[in-house]
Amino acid sequence: MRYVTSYPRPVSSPTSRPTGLTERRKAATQLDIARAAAELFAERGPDATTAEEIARRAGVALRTFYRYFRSKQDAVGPLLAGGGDRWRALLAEAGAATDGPALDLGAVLADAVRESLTPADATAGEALEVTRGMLRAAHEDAALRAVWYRVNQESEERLVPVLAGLAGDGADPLDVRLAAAAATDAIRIAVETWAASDAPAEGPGSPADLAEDTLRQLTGGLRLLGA
Amino acid sequence: MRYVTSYPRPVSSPTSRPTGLTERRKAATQLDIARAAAELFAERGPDATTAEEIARRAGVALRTFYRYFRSKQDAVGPLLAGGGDRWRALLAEAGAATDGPALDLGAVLADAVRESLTPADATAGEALEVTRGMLRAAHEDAALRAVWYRVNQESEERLVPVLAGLAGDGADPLDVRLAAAAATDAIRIAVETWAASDAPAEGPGSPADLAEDTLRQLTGGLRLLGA
DNA sequence: TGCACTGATGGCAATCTGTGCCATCTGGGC
DNA sequence: GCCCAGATGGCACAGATTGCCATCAGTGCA
Repeated sequence: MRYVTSYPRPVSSPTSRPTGLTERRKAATQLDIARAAAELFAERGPDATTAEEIARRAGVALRTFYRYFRSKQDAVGPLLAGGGDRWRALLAEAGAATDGPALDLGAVLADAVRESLTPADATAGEALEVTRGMLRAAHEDAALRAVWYRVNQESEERLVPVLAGLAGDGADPLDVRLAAAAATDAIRIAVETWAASDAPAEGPGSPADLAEDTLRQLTGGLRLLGA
Repeated sequence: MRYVTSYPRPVSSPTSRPTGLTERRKAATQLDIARAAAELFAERGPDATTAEEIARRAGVALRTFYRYFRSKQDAVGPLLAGGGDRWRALLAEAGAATDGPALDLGAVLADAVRESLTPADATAGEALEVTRGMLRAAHEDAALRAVWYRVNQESEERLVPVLAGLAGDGADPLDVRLAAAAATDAIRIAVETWAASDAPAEGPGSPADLAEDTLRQLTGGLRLLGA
């Protein structure tokens, strides 16, 4: 464990479409591992699951597992981070569409949040339910909570450059940072609140519904949004 | 690692004063280990430090080390969490002093933040510098970052009941939650920003100075504070 | 003060984690 | 069809964690 020479790729941040067969296989393998880990974690909890078992269920060697993920807990990262990735992609799109400093950043944020938290299809709905399951399991398991913390922090960090792009060059880096933190927290708290309830993924009490309120409250005083 | 039967005590949350000799010794031991870990982490980084070495420098057996901390990185937790603990204590005091629903929650928060981030003595100043060192080391070490995430999240969770007490019974739990998140983020970002700079612990660019701004921006839109 | 009890610590063994290294296999380009 | 770069598997090993048991030191009580 002494010196780290090379790390596995980040658990998310889809910057390019998989093109060749090899690329697609690798993406599939990562997802296989992530699903295997999520299943086992949900069944017995992360502590009672070994990396070896995850690898076996995913159909890869232990060594390969560690080429994809730096740790056992990391393996569920892609599932938990998926929503955030989609959200950031939406934001970046919105920025590209309305290219110009004249866009209403607050409105763009709110739209992207609503859209990314409203399940577009069955797959998206399942993803939310998986998240709910992991968060409930996390209530009992510190290691799993740690993964959730990490995913959210990384989501916040990756949001910074996106927001900086939307806000333009004149923006104070600290203000951008605050906006990223506020928006990330708004989503996090909305999702956590929903996960703790029995509300469905759509309608009153849904993540999208709750986030509308949390986002407004947390971003209401931000200089970056013109407060 | 299979089944976890009992965990070490939380790394912080001083709810009672150490009374007997045993209690005081345990507190001292925990601090000895934390300091030893911080020294070694700062010297060579967490990856190049073994738990064995931390234990040896702290003068305890490896087995004892793991009775105090769940992992190697966790060992620095008490040092990182100290500031938050002090801050929450200040808040609770303020609430007890001004007992009544008539207090200006925003002002109380701001006062407590300023006071807890302004080093009262040499020890407090050193604590901030240690934090800076750890945050810089965390830049290179994912596990150390995870500790920082955890410390902040736990600080936020512990803040919730304190704020609920200050806000009174009528407060919406979600609003309280948002206030806790906003305040915690304000402090976190202020400290992180300071740690990344070369600013001294007092004056312009100090944590207290930065936090004044971050707190105002993040709490400016909160319903709990009357926005 | 002296005894019994409870909890803290050390030491040891065993399991699991995470990484370096090398052999083999496979898609992709020429 | 041949060659190369990258992906995977297998193996060994240092280090991380934890269960278990023996010992020792405060604490409470007679």
